[in-house]
Amino acid sequence: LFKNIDNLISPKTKLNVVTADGKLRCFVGDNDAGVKKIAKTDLKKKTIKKQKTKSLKESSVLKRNYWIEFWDETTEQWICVDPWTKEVDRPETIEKLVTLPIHYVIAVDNDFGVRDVTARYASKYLYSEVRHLRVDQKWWDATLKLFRSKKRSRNRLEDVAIHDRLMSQPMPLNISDFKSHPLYVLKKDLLKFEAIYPPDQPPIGKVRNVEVYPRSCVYHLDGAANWIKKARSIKPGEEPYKIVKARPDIRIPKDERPTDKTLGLYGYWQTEPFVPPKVINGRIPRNEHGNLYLYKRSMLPEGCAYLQLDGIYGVARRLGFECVPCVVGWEFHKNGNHPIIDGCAVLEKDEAKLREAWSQEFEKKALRARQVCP
DNA sequence: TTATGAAATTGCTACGAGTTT
DNA sequence: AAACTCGTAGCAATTTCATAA
Repeated sequence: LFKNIDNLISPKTKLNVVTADGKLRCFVGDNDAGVKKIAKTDLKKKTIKKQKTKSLKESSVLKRNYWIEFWDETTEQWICVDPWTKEVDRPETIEKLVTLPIHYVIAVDNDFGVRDVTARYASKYLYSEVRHLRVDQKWWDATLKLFRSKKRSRNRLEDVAIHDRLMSQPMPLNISDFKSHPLYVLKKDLLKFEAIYPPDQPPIGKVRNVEVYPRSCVYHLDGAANWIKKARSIKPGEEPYKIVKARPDIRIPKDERPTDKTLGLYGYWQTEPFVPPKVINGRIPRNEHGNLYLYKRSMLPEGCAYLQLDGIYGVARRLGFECVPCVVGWEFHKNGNHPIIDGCAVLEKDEAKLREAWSQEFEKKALRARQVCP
């Protein structure tokens, strides 16, 4: 059993060495869940020589979790340099002498700009076995953003380099490695609300005789009622792209719920921007529950104004103005899902009068409140 | 003592078949 | 024949999501 000598050097020492190094970049490899370790490069070179002559047995080869990259001004890319093996520009050789599995490879440049470059070094970066070892990627990205280098164009170039590298990696060889793979998908792994589009998308390969499709062709589908929440409606004449089993209505007692209820799902390409219903003869259109869906402001019918004033509905009713409560979302209470009503749609021509009436009402109320508790 | 309830999804393990050493 | 690899089924834990009192 070999202790990794890299891990015994204090962080302070290391950082000083690196900053004095000019263009050099120091790596902090981390395979023991969250503990960052820092080492001094000079020491590495000496120890590996000793180690190599000692034994070739896998278990006794001393691992190194640190190496260097430098920024090449002419090709505008980071070049990997391994002081232990003297390999230059061969990032794929790093993995052989690293304590596996790799969780993170983090680069720190001489201005203390930090970047996750795991993709460049971990051949299994896109596989679930590595993904499972890492924290939520969104959180990680947001956190690293705080320490990102200020060199914009260099960052962009590296984004492209890493992207290209990932895209050039060979496909996994096992069926199970395709599950939630970021680049590929198998039809059997599609989720309930997912589908491949276009329908005639050809597979881009095969694994063990199963067709592989690009993940970029996977689209999220929704039922008509959910598309409306995004201010989109199904284009006339569109057929559901996929039909799935509908959720049971939990308000109906378990006994006999229709078991065969289905839900038609549509893709974005089958929808168009929601066109608000028209005002007819000074009547604002209402749905079967007497109100108006207003998930987005663009859903307000032409010739209407939206008044988000507490109690405006009562005021308008009393004065005989046209006024329709607006559904802006849904909420779960008691034993069901219920609309969130916020504000009302009124006719544009009534807006000023209603605002005025509402203020007066408000004044009255305020006055009364002041009288009750001065 | 602020939320329903079941389906969907994810994570994990055990098992069996097929392969390698 | 033992050790390994892979895919799946089956189970547990966790997350998601429906639609008008």
